[in-house]
Formats: sequence, structure tokens, C-alpha cells
Amino acid sequence: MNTHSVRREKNNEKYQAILRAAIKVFASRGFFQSKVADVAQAAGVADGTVYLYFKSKDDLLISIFNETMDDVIAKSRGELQKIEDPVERLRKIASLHLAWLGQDRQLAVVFQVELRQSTKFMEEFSTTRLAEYFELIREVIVDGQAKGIFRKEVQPQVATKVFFGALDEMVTNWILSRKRYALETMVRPVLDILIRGLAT
Amino acid sequence: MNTHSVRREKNNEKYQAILRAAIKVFASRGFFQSKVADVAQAAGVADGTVYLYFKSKDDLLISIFNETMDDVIAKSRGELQKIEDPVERLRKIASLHLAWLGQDRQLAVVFQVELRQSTKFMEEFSTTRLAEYFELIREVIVDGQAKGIFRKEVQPQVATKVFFGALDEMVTNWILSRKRYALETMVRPVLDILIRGLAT
Amino acid sequence: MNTHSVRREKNNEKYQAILRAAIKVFASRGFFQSKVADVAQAAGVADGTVYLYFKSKDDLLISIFNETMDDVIAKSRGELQKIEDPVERLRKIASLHLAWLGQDRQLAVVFQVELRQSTKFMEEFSTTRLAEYFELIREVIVDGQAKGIFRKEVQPQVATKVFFGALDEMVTNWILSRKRYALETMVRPVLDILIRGLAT
Amino acid sequence: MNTHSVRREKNNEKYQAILRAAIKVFASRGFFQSKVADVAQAAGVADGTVYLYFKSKDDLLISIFNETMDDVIAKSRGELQKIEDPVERLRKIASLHLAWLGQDRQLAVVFQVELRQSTKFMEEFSTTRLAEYFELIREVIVDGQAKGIFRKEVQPQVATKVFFGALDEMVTNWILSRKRYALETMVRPVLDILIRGLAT
DNA sequence: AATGAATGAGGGTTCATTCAT
DNA sequence: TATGAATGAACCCTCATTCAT
Repeated sequence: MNTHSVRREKNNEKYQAILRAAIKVFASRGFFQSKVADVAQAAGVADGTVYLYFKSKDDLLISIFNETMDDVIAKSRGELQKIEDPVERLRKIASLHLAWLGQDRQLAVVFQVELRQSTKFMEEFSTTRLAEYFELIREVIVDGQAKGIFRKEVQPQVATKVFFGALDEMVTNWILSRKRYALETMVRPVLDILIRGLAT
Repeated sequence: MNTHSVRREKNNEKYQAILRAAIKVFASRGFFQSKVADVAQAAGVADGTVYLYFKSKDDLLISIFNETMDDVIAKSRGELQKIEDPVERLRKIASLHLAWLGQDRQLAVVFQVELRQSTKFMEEFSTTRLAEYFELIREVIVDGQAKGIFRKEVQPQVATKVFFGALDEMVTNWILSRKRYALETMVRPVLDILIRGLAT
Repeated sequence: MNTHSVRREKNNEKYQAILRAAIKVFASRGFFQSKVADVAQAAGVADGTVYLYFKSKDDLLISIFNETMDDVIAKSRGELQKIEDPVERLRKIASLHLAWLGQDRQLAVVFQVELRQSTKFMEEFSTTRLAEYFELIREVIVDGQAKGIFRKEVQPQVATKVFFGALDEMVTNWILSRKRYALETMVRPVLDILIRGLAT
Repeated sequence: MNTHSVRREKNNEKYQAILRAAIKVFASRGFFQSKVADVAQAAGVADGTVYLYFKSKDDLLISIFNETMDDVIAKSRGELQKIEDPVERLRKIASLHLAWLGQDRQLAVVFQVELRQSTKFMEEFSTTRLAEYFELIREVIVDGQAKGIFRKEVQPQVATKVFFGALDEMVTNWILSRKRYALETMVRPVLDILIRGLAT
């Protein structure tokens, strides 16, 4: 059916409009409480049009995740190539992570809350893009160990989870907090603890 | 309305049966995908009976959280009183946290996934029982700083989040992992990193 | 089952308490919106007790009608025996009708509104007690014709309906009106029209 | 929300089909006993389609009343303009009233029984379209008094209620009667009484 | 490609009634 | 007689998805 080349292409204007609308709507009402019609209206298209670009409502959520993660991972890889020092590399990952979600509260809500709706989603995510993100972190840690900067007795797998878990908690707290502060300011105090924890 | 003595009491047999059933059902199908009728059937009661003990489907989820957190916090406080060393105290918290969820995969799924369905729930939780749990951790860290064991330049608030975030990520990973391992085994490697990160 | 002599007896205290409670509750919330539990509470008995005195919720409504109509018809018959003049007899019926409902707004609401819930009820009522009430009126008119006071070309059947319809509308209007006035004051102006309409 | 041009329009084919189906279903089963699904099925549409044209089940009932009353009032006003004699005007109103309900037993059942379900409905109706109908009658009576045909000591307000009450009772009786007769035949005998009652 | 009217499956909740005590 | 906990059938409405235009 979807034989037209324009459909489903990421740089198609309507595709992007619908995706942005979905982030906005899911963030404000929650995924389950959001109607496809809401997304369509926010995107300025008819209800049916959503289905020309996305298979289902679930697909909207999955696409938000995938598209965003692709960007983040690509961006992170690019930035990491410019840096040698493992410590600075971890700092860069943390910095990008918090800056990226910190500048778009709605996207952050979708990532921290809506995407974790069900084990079904979580399992799908954790075995694909998220696994790739974890791998990105792990490589930096392994490299740091090879360079003698991080302790060799630390299991990279564990360190990766600790690192990610710490950042993740920062974001969740930031979303739920009544106080308004720049999420990025958390990079330094968090890294202070983690780097020390890993350092030789 | 129904404030009859037998109803709504926590140690009422049916109340507990329904709560256990809800954990089981929510864990396996997900909260939104679960029907109240499923919970009732699993508990061996009629649909309507659920509403003699719980105000709504939401109330089931909230009650799971509150009941469990009350237990955990009470248990943790009790155990912590027996320990002096801040390091050992943190270890005890981590140990209880992972042991508690590690021995009941279904409960863990509900806590790591289902309870995070919506900002509505998250906000409610984070300002009550969860805040208390955070406070529990924070006190240990502050005490450790007072005793000169943890660095004073670390912000207890931040350290608390890093600590919780790390543990939380361990649980989430454990749930989603295909490998079956004892969650408690993560205590040592995780604490190894965190304690070092905090220590003077 | 109901073999105990005390049950279902009209002068039983609880029977009356439940009936009064039902009138009150049905009048304020409406029959369909009322719960048997509301009636029980208003009567100060347990839910189940209602079923010791009444077969069903419907039976409550039917009993309100029957009990009240029995009173009204008996009372009316008694009063009519004391009067000779057909005109004064009609006036007495109207007067009793409006006085009786005019002094108990709740009862009036039940009679004018709640009892007309369905053709099922209406058919049942109109063939029993209500038919008896109609007959009461008809006899007076026939008697008036025999005495040469009312026109013979008027069909008593029709005159009865006109008479009842007029009174009935007075009550309905009174219930729905925002103005508060004594329903009985309507007797004179209404009878003025009707008597003239019937008179030779 | 759905303010699309086709929807909710009175001359829309489906709108009318659903309205007719509602009259049919409500008349045969009663409003509270009828399911929206019954109405949908009778109209030959899906359940959800009902809600494209009507806000709720209540709205169906209210719409039946409003649509029909609008027709009746417009028709009556038109006919009355052609007539001068107040007596003939009252006869025309009665004639239209009984002819209109007499030719559609189902509609009559809805008007005489189902619409009087609750004070909620009754209050809404009596202050809008029904008040307009009453006003129509009142004007004729006032005009008759001005022309010296009806007695001036009669209160038009009261006469209106008596007139309407009499007609209303004819319809109700006709519905509940086992005998089948043309409702319109009641015009003459009823008017015979009422006109005499009003005449100078 | 785009529309939006139509579809119809699905479920939380209420409440009349029962019955063990 | 009286209780009230337990039952489970019943239903309105929503909304993801389809498809004729």
C-alpha cells in the first residue's frame, strides 16, 4: 500500500509535523489519555492522515523514541570523536544528555514517563536504540580502563548502568520538581561523584 | 461512604488477596491493559467486591505503592537503627532495596514500570512515600558527612538521587534482562563505585 | 417465605418508615436515580431489611401509590357521603385532591412525576386504584345529570377525564413553578370553569 | 467540538433516522430501559454514530421534544392566523394537538410518558418550548376575552392550564386504553365542556 | 495524498438483590 | 427479625482505525 516514496520519510514535512504534535500532546496529556484526533488537530491534518505516516498510535510513540535516539546517538558519537580524555568524554555524554532533555521539557516528559508505559515498549526499546546508547557509554569506560584512568576492577557493564541511572534520575527529578532550574547544572555535581567512583 | 469496620482494612483477608492479585495482573498485562475483572477473578472475588475495598482501579495501583513503601520504609528504618557506620548503612539500604524487589519479580515490574504510567501518578508518589524514602537516604549521607566519612563538598541532595538512580536502574535492567540472576549480587559492585564517589 | 404475620403489614412501624423514606428519597432524587440503599439509610434500617417488607424497588413505588390512593379514596368516599349537592361534591373532590398533594410536595412529586416512569407502571395504575378514583368522579357527574344539574348531553366519561386532567395539570404546574403558592387556592377558579361547562 | 457542517443538522438523513428510531425504541421499551445500542440498531447505524449526532442518550429525548414542539408550534401559529373566532381557534388548537399525537402512537407515548421521567427533564421542558405552547393558548383566551366572547373574570393563566390539562388527559387515556379509537373524536365533547365553561 | 464520517469493540463502575450469620 | 458483605449483570460512551470519496 505505502508505495509512494514520499510517505514515511523522515524529512517529509507532514511526518515531522505529526511527530512534533505527538510529542506535545503526549507530554501534556499522557500517552493513554491522548487521542489520535488530538495529535491530528495539533498537527493541522485530518485524523486519517496520521495513518498515512504512522502505522498506529503505538507507532507514534516508538517513532518519537527512535527518531530522537538516532539524533542523540549520532550527535554524541560525533562529539566524542573530538575528545580523547575518558573523563571529559563521560562529561560530554552527561552534558549532551541533560542539555538535550533539559531544553525540551515536553520531550523529556515523553522520554521519562510516557515511553515507560509497559514492559512491551520497554523491552523493545532496551534491546535496540537504548542498548546502543548503553554501548556508547560502555566503550568510553572500557577505554578509560585501558588508559589506566578508571579502575579495572569495576565492571564496565555495572558502571554504565550506574552512570545512566544517575543521569536518568536527574531528569526524572527535574521533571517532577516544582522548582525550575537548568538541568545542565547537574552535570558537575553528578560527575564529581561518578568520576571519583570510577577513578583509580 | 462505606466506612464499615471490616472494609478497607489492610489486614483484611480479602483486601490483601485483591492487592496481591492486582500486583500479579498488572505485572503480567500492564496496568492499562488490565481489566478490573481480571484482578477480581485472580483474587477469587466478584467484580463488585473490588470496589468494596478500593475506590477505583487507580486506587489499586496507588495502594500497592503505599502499602509496599510503608513496609519498606519501616523495615529500613528498623535495620538502620542497628547500624552505626554510614557506609554499612548505605549498603544496608541498597541490600534491602534490591533484595525486596529481587525476590518478587511481579512487584518489581509494577514498581519499575506500571507505577510510572503517567505524570499524574508520578507526581503523587514523588511527593509522598517516595520523598520519605529519599529522605531516609539523605539522612545517612548527611550523617556520613558529619562523621567525616563522606566528602562535605558533595551535595547530599544530589548524592541521594545518584544513589537511588543507580539502584533503580539495576532493578529496571534486571527486569528487562533475559538473563536470570540474583538482583542482590549487584549490591557490591554498585556500592563499590558509589561509596568511592562519596568517600573522603 | 413471608410467613410471619408482622411482615408486610401496613401498620407495622418499619413498613411505614421505609415507605415514608422512599417517598422522600424518590421525590428528591427521582426513582431511577435513587438507590435502595438510600431508602434504607433514610429509614434507618439495613439494605436487606427493605426486602423483608417489599418485594423489589418497583414494589416500593407501587406501594406508595396503592397505600396513598387507598387513603385518598376512602377519605373522599367518606366526605362525599355527607354532601348532597353534586356541585359541592365535585368541589369537595377537587379540594381534597389539591389539599392532599398541596400539603406534601414530596408526595406530589412522586405522584406527578416518578409514578409516570413507564407505560408498565401507568398501565398497572390506570386499571386499578386510579380507575377507582375516576369512577368516584364519574358517579358524582352521573348523579348530577340525574338530578338535572349537569347537562345530559355531556358524556360522563369525558367529563371525568376533563375534570381529572384539569386538576392534574394544576398539581404538575404547581410542582414545577418557582412561585410558591397554596395549591388549594386553585380550587375555586378551576371549578368555576368546569362547573359552568357542565351545568345546564 | 464536532461542528462539521454535515453533522447535527436537522435535515440530515441520519439525524432524522436516529431520531425516528429513538421515538420507536423509547416508546416500546421506555427510556430508561432502552439501550443506546437499541436505538442505533433500529436506525441502522453503529452505536458510535449516534454520538456524532447527539451528545448523549438524554439529548436524544430532549431533541425529540424540541424538534416536535418546534413543528407543532409553527404549524399551530400558521393555522391560527387564518382564523378569527376565538372559539374556533381553541377548537383548532385542540384539533391539531389531538390529531398530531393521535396519528403517531409511539410519539404520543414518548410525549405522555417517557418525557415525564424526572423533574430534571420536566423543569427543562416546562420553561422552554412548553411555555411557548402555553403562551399560544393563553393569547387566544385573552383575545377571546377582549372580544367579549370569554368571561373576563376567568384568569387566562388558569383557563390555559385547564384547557391543556384536559387535552393532555385525553391523550394519556387514549394511550393507556385498550380500546382503539380515533383520538380526534375527543375534540368535540371536550371543547363542548371547556367552551361553555369559558363563554360569557 | 488527504479527508473525516462511520465503525464497533471494549471496560470501569453501579447497584438491586441475596443469603450466611 | 435484622444485618450488610458479597454478588455479577448491565450499559453508556470513547476512540483507534478504516475507507469511500
